[in-house]
Amino acid sequence: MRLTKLFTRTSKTVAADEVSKNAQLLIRAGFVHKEMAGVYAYTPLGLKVLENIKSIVREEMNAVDSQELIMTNLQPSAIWEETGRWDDKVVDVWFKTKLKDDSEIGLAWSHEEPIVDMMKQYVTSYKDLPISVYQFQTKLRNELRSKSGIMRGREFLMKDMYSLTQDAKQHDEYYDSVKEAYKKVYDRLGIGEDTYITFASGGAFTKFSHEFQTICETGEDTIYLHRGKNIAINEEVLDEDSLTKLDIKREDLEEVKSSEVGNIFNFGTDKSEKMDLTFTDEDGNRQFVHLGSYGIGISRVMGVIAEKLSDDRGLVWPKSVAPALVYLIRLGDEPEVVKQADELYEKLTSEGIEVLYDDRDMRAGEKFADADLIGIPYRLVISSKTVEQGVIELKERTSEDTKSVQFAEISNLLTR
RNA sequence: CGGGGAUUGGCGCAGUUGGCUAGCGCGCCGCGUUUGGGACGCGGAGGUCGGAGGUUCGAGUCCUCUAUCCCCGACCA
Repeated sequence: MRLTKLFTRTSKTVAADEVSKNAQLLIRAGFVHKEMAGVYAYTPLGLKVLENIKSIVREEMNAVDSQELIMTNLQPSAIWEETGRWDDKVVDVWFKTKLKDDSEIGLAWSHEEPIVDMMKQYVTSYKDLPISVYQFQTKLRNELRSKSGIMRGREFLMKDMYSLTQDAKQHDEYYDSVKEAYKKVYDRLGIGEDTYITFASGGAFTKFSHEFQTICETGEDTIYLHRGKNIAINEEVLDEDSLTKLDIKREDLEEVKSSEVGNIFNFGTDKSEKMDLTFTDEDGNRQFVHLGSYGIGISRVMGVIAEKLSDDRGLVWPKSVAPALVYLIRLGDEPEVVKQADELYEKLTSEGIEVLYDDRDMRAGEKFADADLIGIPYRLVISSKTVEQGVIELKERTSEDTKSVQFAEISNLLTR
């Protein structure tokens, strides 16, 4: 992408009341546009990041044999009445509206009930199970107060996955495989180091559910880390009973702020019983399906990455999610400089390397500042100086060192 | 939903105890000088001050209502 074509621009300032670092940086660098409180549009650079995160999640979910689908945003009230969750007193984040015939419908804040309802049509035999499905969907939640930039919005992108299994054993096997898949996801997203499996409240069927919490100052959760065991406990379930169950001593725990970037949950047969989702087992008996639910807040993860990996000059995207791998700066407009920069842009692009090409008529300082702010992993510079020396200047966003490299070897140096 | 703060060109802000054609920075347009870490000069364009009502000779400044945004709290992926 040539920056002369990109409609967004960077800004030196941001509204004083926009306090969260992720929103400040993402707005300044032109990744998101705030539409209203808790509602953000994703401009081309931001969308690219979102898509890259999705790709990683998609690969890992496919790897545990889940099938991608997409559910609807408009939901009938009836299926939520079956579980008692249509009531605003039970679920306080509902957005509801009406069809022209006055019937009430809901806007998707979750897809648990719709998935179960839909699956009733497809699941009849034990031979059908296990099944796992997932989607990337925009969730709409009428939060009383949204905050922290894109980390807690009224509209946000979520990957939600649901597993249907025959029994507790089959469920547990699948659940464990997802747990491993999630670890891979966070590793690949560059936040694995600081992301902990966290024991949280589990509902009716298990004492615990598991959250994936990333240490982050802007986070809304407080967790207690056990570095030795590499796990954490959410403060909501921190009591003597839990400590005993997990065989942990209170004095070994370290309190940190964190953001919940994922959640895996065992519903047991609770929802299936309420909604009558059954299958026939080998002996011809009707059984309730075991259900698991697995979420990853895609847009929140983007916010967490922006928060955690940025520095005082701007964003620092990991290569796996960066909107481009290379930020190519052309300094000056001498014919030979333009020619070489254009050629390099074409070459890299044709090799499938994504390049943000700063072909704007601006001063060096502004270009360098923008490169830092936008946070692309590699920065290449072509100027009259480099042309003279027959080299290209290469610098990584995370490093202060620049080095001169040859045109021919450039592709090999840019590793994803 | 409780408490606090805010709303003035595209963006960020200032605007005294009400007073004349509402300022500044960034950005934008034009010309020129510059050109490796957000240059400089000159000349321009662009706002009726969130909305409605009121007080007043006169309202961005005061009053009432209302909308929206932000922060803290309660609640949540």
